[in-house]
Amino acid sequence: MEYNFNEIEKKWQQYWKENNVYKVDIDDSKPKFYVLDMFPYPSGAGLHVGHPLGYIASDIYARYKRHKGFNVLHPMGYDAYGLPAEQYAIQTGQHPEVTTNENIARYREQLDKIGFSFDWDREVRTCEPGYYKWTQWAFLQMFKSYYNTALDKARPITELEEYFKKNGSEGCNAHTNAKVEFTADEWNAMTDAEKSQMLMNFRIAYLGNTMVNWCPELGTVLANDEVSEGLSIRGGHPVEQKVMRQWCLRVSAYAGRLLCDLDTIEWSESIKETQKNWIGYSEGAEMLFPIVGSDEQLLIFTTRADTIFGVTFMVLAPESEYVDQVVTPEQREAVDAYLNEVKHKTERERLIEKKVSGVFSGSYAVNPVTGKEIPIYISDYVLAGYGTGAIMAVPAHDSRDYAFAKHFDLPIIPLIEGADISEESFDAKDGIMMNSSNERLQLNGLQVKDAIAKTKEYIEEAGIGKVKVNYRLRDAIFSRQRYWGEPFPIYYDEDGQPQPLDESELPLQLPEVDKFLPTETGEPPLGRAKNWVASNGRPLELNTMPGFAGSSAYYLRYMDPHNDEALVSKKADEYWRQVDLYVGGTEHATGHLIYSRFWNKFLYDYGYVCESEPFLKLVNQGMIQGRSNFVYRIKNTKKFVSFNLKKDYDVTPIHVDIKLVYDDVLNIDDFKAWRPEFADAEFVLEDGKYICGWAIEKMSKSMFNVVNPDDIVERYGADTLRLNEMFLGPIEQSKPWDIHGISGVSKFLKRLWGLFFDGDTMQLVDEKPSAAALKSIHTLIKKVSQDIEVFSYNTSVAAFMICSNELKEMKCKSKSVYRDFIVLLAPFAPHIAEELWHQLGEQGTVCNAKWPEWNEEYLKESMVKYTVLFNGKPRFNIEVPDGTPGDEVQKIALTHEGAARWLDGKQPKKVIVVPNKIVNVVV
RNA sequence: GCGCCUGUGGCGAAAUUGGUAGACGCGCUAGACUUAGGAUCUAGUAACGCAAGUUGUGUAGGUUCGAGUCCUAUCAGGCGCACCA
Repeated sequence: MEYNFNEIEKKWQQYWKENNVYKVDIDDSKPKFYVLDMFPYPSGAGLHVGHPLGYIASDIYARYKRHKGFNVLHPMGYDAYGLPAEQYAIQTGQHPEVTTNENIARYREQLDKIGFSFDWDREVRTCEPGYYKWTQWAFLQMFKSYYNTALDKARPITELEEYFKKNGSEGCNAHTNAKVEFTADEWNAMTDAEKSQMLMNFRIAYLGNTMVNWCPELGTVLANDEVSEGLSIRGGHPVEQKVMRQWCLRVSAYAGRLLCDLDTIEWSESIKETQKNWIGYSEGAEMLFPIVGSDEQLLIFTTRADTIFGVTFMVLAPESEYVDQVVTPEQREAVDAYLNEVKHKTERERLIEKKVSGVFSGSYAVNPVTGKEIPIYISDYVLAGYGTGAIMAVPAHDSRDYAFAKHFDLPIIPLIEGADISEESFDAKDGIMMNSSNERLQLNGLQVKDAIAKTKEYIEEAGIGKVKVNYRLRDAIFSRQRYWGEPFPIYYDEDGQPQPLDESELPLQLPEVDKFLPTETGEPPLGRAKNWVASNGRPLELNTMPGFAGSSAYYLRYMDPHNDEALVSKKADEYWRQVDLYVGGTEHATGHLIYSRFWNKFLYDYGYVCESEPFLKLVNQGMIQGRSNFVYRIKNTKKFVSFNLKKDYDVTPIHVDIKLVYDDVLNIDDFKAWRPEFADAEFVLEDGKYICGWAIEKMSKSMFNVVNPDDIVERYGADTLRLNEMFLGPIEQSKPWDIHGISGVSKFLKRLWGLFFDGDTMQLVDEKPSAAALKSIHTLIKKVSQDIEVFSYNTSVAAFMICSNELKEMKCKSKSVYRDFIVLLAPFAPHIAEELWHQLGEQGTVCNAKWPEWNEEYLKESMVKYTVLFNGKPRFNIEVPDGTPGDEVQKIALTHEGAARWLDGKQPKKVIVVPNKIVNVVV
């Protein structure tokens, strides 16, 4: 019988579907396990062979856990809102919903061919009202909450209103970026609109005037993680800094917890490190510097409190609120000119120029420790958004201050012994302090570390500042001027204040529009919708939510996807709790993986979920790159020259579709037929062949290097595809797709099939396996069981090959051995395993078969290694047959050629043979 | 600049965590069988050498009876953050 994978795979995929083999429900009799993939954005290009890499890895783990008796939740869905569908809609007029659904159908078809064990009854799509109702619901909860820094959790905003009524802002523990102070009387005297505006400073979801990343090309604002080096991640368009009134999420309130809780989860060090960098913890002090001739004081943040004696000037960010207070009339003109200049530079221009610029404000501040008066400058090297937007400048020990001081010819006072500051500043936090003592504070002679601690202590005592932690993490900008996203459940009242819709009005459905472009007056596309008003007739918000909104809690929805009453029921949440294993790429490190953690923590604060972290273990699969092929056209001709001859010509490399190439040899006829302009191409061949060049590049349509998994499944079968993807190398590593290796995997499955059949008849029998066969299969059981736990799938595949070769060699015909083999193989290659399982006469599905346990007895080596120690020090090793009695081992050890050297002619006083393979000789 | 990760045959990679480096697969070489192929099977394949042998895990040191593995320095590549005080 032939191994007809196409037939077998179709047959069993059908069987699994009809028998709901992968359907899962709450079952208190079994331990649960939740295995999740990052759900895909269904793009028009379909899946390529890179996409399933992570899905296969997680599917193996999910199947393995089922064999081990766990109740496994393994769902899949679609992150359906996104820019590409909308861009396509703008170009074609096609509704994004239509293209999205078409793409989803295509994805589903492709996924189904690979034989995943998803429970499709739990599928979610972020663009469906039944799903986004809960995205909107969560937003409403955030709108109605503030962050209590004393309790360190979210609380209802009504509690804060009560507090303001009684106490004003004095002593309130609400997280805010605004500097607002008011008394209870002042609060009570406010109008509703004023109160509403004031509360915006505290809500977790708030409408705020913030500096945003505005992308004119895309016509929308972008979050920080959607921008890199002044360009949008998607499309690479320039991004400007601009103050706009936008919805934001107070992610920064959770910075401390997002950082600390990284220690409680099992993620790779590198991705934890990325998040740590992104959150950007820094411990320092805030200090007050009085302004000469004013009651105002400058509040600055520093991590180098120890350098207080070296402060020779102060610097304010151009956007700082202090600017107006410190500018003197004489300097007004110069300052305004500078501010204007800065305003017209984009972030990118500022970064590229790296030119020292700034202006003197005319005012002076007083160093609170030395009492010296120092000038206050304004410069764009100080950022408004970090710390307090004002710094104390210590040119001797900060390179930026140093450059500024040199440029404006300001004094530089060295504070660390032996530091050479003639050419550059000494930034290291290391050395002995000097020039740093007076009657108030004595730091001379201290190590920097101790000086920092002592200064902090002093400034708290003296009441000139306090110890403070700062984070780099900013609030997330949460609105987009786009159509294809979740509408905000917000309307605007008579005063123009945003108000929440009642929860009973959810979901607020995305309205129809005639075009997917902004309105003529520049409003977002929802401005085109007719009757876009709340049930009370008031106008609704025109922005929509960003892409990460829908993906922030989808893992919770899978637990209870059809629930109309709640995001997830208490029962489902308490059973499934959190994702035990999450598999996906690293590209979401500072986006989705931060937002989800934030979102989950917010829900946790209110007890909507019972775990404070959403993803317990995270595995990042690498990217699969494409291998592109090139032909080389001789410039200004229709001639193409073969790879190894191209050095003799002036050539242009051109991407050629990899479908026209086999083993880097071009199929010339196919090439001519590929494009009309190549129809009359001529070729300079080598050895009668045209050899193409190649390069490893990202897999993409434009490079003609996309490999479609459907083609691989068609030609080699899904099981071979699965095994090959796992065999390519470690799952975390990025690697090029390599079709060459697939023949090895393909051969393995064919040979395995061959072991079962002699012609058309099953040749396996019920017989007692030999010791060698037992050893072989139990080695495999142990290896595969251990490998799966640590995601070392590539070595598992190797182990399967070794074992099958051994069984073949020893002509093992025992059914029981092969039965175990098949169960082990089932997570990796489920179709062939299922077929062979039935061929063996087993009942049910192999997916539910019990995972075999290995027996150490069968694994015993024929030779055992002993380490021989002399007086406790290991000296050499000996090998003896397994089961050799102790005194025999001792004799062999002492007659070993190495023994004489350590015995040095003496007789051993005592020899101890330890069962854990150590021989200790006491001389 | 700060932080993290990775360096092993022609290639993808293994290495029981300090104990025979290169498992397994690709490729290559030779042979067998053939319906002559991009099929299947058998043997070989780190380098140098006819051999015994010698040298080999980016480079240079160190610890150890023993180092791909641990320590120090250095080089190369990848990733993250970056005028963050």
